[in-house]
Amino acid sequence: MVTDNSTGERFCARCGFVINERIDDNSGPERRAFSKEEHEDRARTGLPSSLAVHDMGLATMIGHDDRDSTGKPLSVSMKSTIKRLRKWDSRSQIHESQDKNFRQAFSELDRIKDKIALSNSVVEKTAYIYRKAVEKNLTKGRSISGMIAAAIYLACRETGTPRTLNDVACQINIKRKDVSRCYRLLLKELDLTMPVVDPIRCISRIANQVKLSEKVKRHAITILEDANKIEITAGKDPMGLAAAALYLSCVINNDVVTQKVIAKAAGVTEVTIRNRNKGLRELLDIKIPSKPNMANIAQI
DNA sequence: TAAGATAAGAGGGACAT
DNA sequence: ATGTCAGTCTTATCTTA
Repeated sequence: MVTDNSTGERFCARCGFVINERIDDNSGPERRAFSKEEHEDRARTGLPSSLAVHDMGLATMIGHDDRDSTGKPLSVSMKSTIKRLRKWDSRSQIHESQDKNFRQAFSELDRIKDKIALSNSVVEKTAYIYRKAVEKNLTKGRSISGMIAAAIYLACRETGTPRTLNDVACQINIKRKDVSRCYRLLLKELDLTMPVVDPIRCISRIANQVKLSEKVKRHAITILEDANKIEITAGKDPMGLAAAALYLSCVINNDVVTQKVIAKAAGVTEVTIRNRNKGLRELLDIKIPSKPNMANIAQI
């Protein structure tokens, strides 16, 4: 059994069977303590600082009454020192609009992360990317939701978490093309290169959703591996490929699943499955038993 | 009812102007 | 910068088994 903190999935290391898609990341030290020993034991105190909090959880302001920590009035020289510090402290708030931006973006992020089961590492990565984007002034004139959506998608791609543009766009309630535009902008401006999504990773996600057998899943993976070898996968939607491979695998294994069901789980249309299906069959020269019969079942 | 076929349209990359 | 082209995917509709 392996836990993948980057995708938030727990699966069998040998066969890839996904047990549950969402796990809590408990790998960090405990934050609460119930006894004195525990209290002394715990490795950190307070909330962890996070990139996904607008001020990274480190809000400190200099107060306005001129007293020290014990409540005594400050000396005159200290008073003037504090006054100067206070001035700079407030000047640092010229980043207020940026701060507002982060606040809105990260509340959006927080709202979405549960909906599409994002792990903490994806959330942190998203926040990091978003901060970079703001730094580079990429958010000016663009919607915050669009940019945060793009950052989420980017973080998913980077961590190999199989989420589609549509997954993200739907939850944020924004058009797919807007997210994709922002996404490409981020790629370009932040000088990032993204490896193509491995369709094989998509298979477990779809198969899990449709509750397909391990045999079908493994067969679909071998189909995709073959397809990769003869290079017919370039430029195709990885989800579509994965869906088609799964469908093909179902047919071969006499598993009755409709294209519709798989298409829905994969987030592609039936037509796409059919097209990929056709390509896979032709180029891999896969023979389909025309009618399921006992001979076929016996063979398997 | 599921699967296949076909056509129109959208969005984006490559390339030329 | 703008237009065109080939290729992909989606939506919609019709036919076939």
